[in-house]
Amino acid sequence: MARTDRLMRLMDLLRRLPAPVTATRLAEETGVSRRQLYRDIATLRAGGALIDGEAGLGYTLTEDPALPPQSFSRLEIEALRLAVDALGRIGDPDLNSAAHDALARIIATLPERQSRQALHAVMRSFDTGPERAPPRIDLSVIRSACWDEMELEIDYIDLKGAPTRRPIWPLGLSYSQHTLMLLAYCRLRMDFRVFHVNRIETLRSTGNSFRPHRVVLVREYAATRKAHPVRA
Amino acid sequence: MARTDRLMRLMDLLRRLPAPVTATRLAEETGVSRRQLYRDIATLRAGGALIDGEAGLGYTLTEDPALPPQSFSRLEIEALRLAVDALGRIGDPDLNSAAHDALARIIATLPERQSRQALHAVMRSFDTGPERAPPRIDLSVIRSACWDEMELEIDYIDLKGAPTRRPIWPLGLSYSQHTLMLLAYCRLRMDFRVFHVNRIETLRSTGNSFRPHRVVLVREYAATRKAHPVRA
DNA sequence: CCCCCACTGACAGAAAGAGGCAGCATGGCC
DNA sequence: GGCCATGCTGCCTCTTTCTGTCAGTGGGGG
Repeated sequence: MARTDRLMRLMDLLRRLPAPVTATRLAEETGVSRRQLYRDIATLRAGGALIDGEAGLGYTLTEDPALPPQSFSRLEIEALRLAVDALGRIGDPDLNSAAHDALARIIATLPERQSRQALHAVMRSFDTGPERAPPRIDLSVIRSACWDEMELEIDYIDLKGAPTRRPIWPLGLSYSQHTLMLLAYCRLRMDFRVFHVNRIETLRSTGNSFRPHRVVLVREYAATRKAHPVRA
Repeated sequence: MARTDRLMRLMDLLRRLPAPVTATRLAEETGVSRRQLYRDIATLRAGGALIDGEAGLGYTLTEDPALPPQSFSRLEIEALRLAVDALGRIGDPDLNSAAHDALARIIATLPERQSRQALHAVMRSFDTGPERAPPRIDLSVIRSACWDEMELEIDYIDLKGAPTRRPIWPLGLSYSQHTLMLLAYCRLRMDFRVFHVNRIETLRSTGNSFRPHRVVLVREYAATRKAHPVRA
């Protein structure tokens, strides 16, 4: 990795030395011929660095002022934008606004140049399908239970219309375009079940943690549903 | 910089794919022989990456905690995850892998506790609708033209089946679940048009920039399509 | 025991890197 | 205008590195 290393040092030199710096000087510092230095500069430019070279003067690096905590490619930015857009069709309002907030924060940390590029993305997805009825119960309770690995007790109307009360270990919400479902381990049936959220009448936390069982739960679920692998 | 680039992709893959990942898989993904993959892993390790390799299982990446922290709420992380998932149903492969890479990088920079929480999100969206046929032409050319505000010349089969050749100013791709469309200003018709990407026979850049006209273009488009406002 | 897999060494061909030289274009200075 | 310093490019060569193939070792799990 001698080359990559040298390129790093070259960037450091451009930052450290007072601009403009001549190619000769940089070539000496990096221990390379002038010809090669021109090639290295070209490489850095290809990588996105803004290096201004002026005949008779030297090189000037214009650094991105708020250097990004993480850099994303243009394609990645557009992909995230579109993804958040697509989410709008299946997510609930909480989720949607969270996604937009997060994306806005990501874009805000980008350097000005990339930020402008993000604005250029005019693309969006249409397909405003049928609106899904908003869930009657508070999704945030379910989410918290999933995150904190806490047992829930629910009153549920099963597909036959019969009401049951059962303790469950919630694993995660499953969003589909038409129904919102809760994947959980049902302690009443001693097996994995998928509950329609809209059929949950009431729910409350029992205060019991199922953390010790979670790992084996996920593993079992993955084993039984290899066709639908659990994203880890 | 093919090598450095490949190493970057390798890191992304290690972040994105569920651990442990076998060398064979990584070799395929990076388009390199197994022997070379072992060498690449060695390079990353020499560079400080913590990659655990276990015989019979595969590789597991344990992220470097010395990364700039950028905090997101739990809900935001889940929202982004789901958004990227939802994108899988409408985006093309390039876009999808970009979204996954970006998300993996975001999660990688989270503090360990949040990172674990992100893994807890088992939720995903189903609704595997009908697969859209992959576009015959290279989308990256279109994307580049949109970003760089460069004119394109396309051979297009219009809805009546008549072939036309026209110069256009591409504004952005529009993803919908069933068709992929290109929004552009058509210089032949002197108006905005939405082209079905699958009806574009050939395309090439004319080398002309339409940057000076872009701002007014977007403004006009917004004015004429108030019902479908252009995301700025 | 077997299979899968991480890992290492050796070797040869392929690819990239790097230096040297010549030449062009541009901006500043006398 | 003449001169010089400097950025930039093309071409040729040599060297270095990279990479695939082949072979072999050892660990883990069924």
